[in-house]
Amino acid sequence: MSRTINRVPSVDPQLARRVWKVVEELGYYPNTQARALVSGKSRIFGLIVSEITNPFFPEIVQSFEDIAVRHNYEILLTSTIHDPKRMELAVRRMIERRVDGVAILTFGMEETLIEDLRFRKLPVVFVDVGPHVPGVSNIRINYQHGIRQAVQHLAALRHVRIAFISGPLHLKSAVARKTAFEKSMHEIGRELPTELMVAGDHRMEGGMRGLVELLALRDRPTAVVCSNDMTAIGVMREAYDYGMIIPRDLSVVGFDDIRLSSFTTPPLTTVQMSQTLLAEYAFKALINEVEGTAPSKEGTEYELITNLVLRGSTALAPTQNLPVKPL
Amino acid sequence: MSRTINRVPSVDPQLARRVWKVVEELGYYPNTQARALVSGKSRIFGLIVSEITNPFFPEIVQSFEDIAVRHNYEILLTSTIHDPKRMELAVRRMIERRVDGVAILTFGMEETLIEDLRFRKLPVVFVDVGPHVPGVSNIRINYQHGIRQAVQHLAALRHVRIAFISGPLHLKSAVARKTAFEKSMHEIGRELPTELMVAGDHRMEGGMRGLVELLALRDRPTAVVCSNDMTAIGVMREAYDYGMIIPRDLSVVGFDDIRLSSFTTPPLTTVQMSQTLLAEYAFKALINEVEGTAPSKEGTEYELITNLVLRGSTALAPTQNLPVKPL
DNA sequence: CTGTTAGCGCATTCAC
DNA sequence: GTGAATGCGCTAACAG
Repeated sequence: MSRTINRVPSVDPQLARRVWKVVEELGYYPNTQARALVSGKSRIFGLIVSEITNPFFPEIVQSFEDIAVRHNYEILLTSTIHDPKRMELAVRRMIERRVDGVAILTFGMEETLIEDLRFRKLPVVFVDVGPHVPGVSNIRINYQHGIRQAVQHLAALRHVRIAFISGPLHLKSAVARKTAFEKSMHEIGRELPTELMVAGDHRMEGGMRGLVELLALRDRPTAVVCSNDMTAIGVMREAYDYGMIIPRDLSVVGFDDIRLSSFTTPPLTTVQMSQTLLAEYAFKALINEVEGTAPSKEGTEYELITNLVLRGSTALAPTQNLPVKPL
Repeated sequence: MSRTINRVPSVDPQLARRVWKVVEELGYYPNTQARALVSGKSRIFGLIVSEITNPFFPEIVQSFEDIAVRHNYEILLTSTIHDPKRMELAVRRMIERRVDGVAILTFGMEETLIEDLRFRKLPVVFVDVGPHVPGVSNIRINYQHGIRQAVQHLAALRHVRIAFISGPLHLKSAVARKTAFEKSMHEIGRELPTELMVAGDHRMEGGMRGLVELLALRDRPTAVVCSNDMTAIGVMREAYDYGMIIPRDLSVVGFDDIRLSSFTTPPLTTVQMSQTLLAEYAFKALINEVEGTAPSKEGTEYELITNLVLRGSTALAPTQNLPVKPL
């Protein structure tokens, strides 16, 4: 019976047919739990994201799931909403469920939890933050590549006062983006007045607040680079309230290139970080560890390149700061 | 040992302490699989959505997960991307994983799959489409309530030619919304020229195409009601390309009230269908069946009211069709 | 109160 | 090539 189900080649076809018939009749479905218990493999991957309501993540989740389905894996999803407690709980629950690996796409992570995972010898894949040790793979994102393009694009459009709205700076990824911006500016000999570096939260609200802050300045920026697309959308939204026309009065650049960015008004010029590739790498990293012949001693390192995609939210710098009527 | 872990009251505190100590030292985590195998309860709920990349769903998923975590449940997520094959596979996999119940938030479902689920006596909860039988609960959405408000709002703003861009009409929910619109129009004695009823796909692309179609009309509409917010966003995007100003040249109403709707330019007037409540009902329905004393003979029926929320995308009808320059 | 044992559903032995 | 026995990690039932 077990042999038939699992298509062991050495079963008599006649017997097999009889078994299958009964299986049909009874509507028998194998019990994956029991199977996992004996095999030691659950065929479940944990997927931890920081905020499923941020449109960046669903696209990753979808890609990841697509691949998982093809490989007969299930996915256990957790959205930590940036809560370390929640993250800890998530890791614990994944371990208890005996997942075969976990992809941690939170762009930031507590050290102690990594320990816990490593201790179980669970394959793990991180973005940006993972340590360089056996069993944990990493997807390193080359922020510099795309952000440099963005900065040079704006410079070419004769923007001088270029602002940056960062993400929450306790996230490594947010810091990395900010640093990449600063570096790119320095590369072309630009100054970075501190008042043009404001803090956001990777959400629309942060973008709105950020722009308000920037517009309160005596000497306003003519362009603003945002740490992610949601921030940029917030900026555009706030600009609308101020009666500003984008890109005429203000150029805006985002980061991530979520699908939505093609559909904003105007469509957003942004730095693309492929969600599909990210998901692919993450899955590949896990499955390599699980099904790979030799458990890689080091965990694989992937690099994800970022690139500017030009759309409609950037234009030549206005020759003078146009007067804008406040809300 | 088992008794200690499970906090059976009758264990000697001293022994308990010793056990816990060892548990700590070994970093022991109970194996949920084995537990599930004997108890017959996996404490996993399946959650099937039609398209996680549609921002409407992540908000539900987040709420559902929040509640699940509180109740110590895990969630197995599947996004079917409207593929019946994929849906069938999802159901099968959920059964194999022995989930304790499944919430099907696809706003549409094949009959045969329902059979399959019922046969296993798995608690199921549907939106809109579920049959009225034991073990399956339903969340019925009152589309009429909110859509009537939308129509009357537009009528009050003196709109006469009001268009409707539907969703994919093989979805019951899309049909229900369309019907609600038609009914609301009839209620106030309005005609519905067929050329003003166009088909979309519940995505931005559909909204864009829909508007193109409508603007090609000899006698253009001054307002358009959309079957969901994504469609409305597409409409606004396309309107921008036509150089139209919303709401001056065209009033737009969405449906769903996803978070993003507050942040579009202009913010979208839309019919709210609470994602939080939807998730709450769905979870409650499942947990009632699982932990309820008497297995309800009928499955619970919930009703979700919809309501118009006024924002910035609607205004008085223009007195004449302004000339608009094409792209 | 606590040590022991059977069995959950399956895959993997080992005999035949 | 196939039936039967063992054990995966755990809880429940049974003795002590």
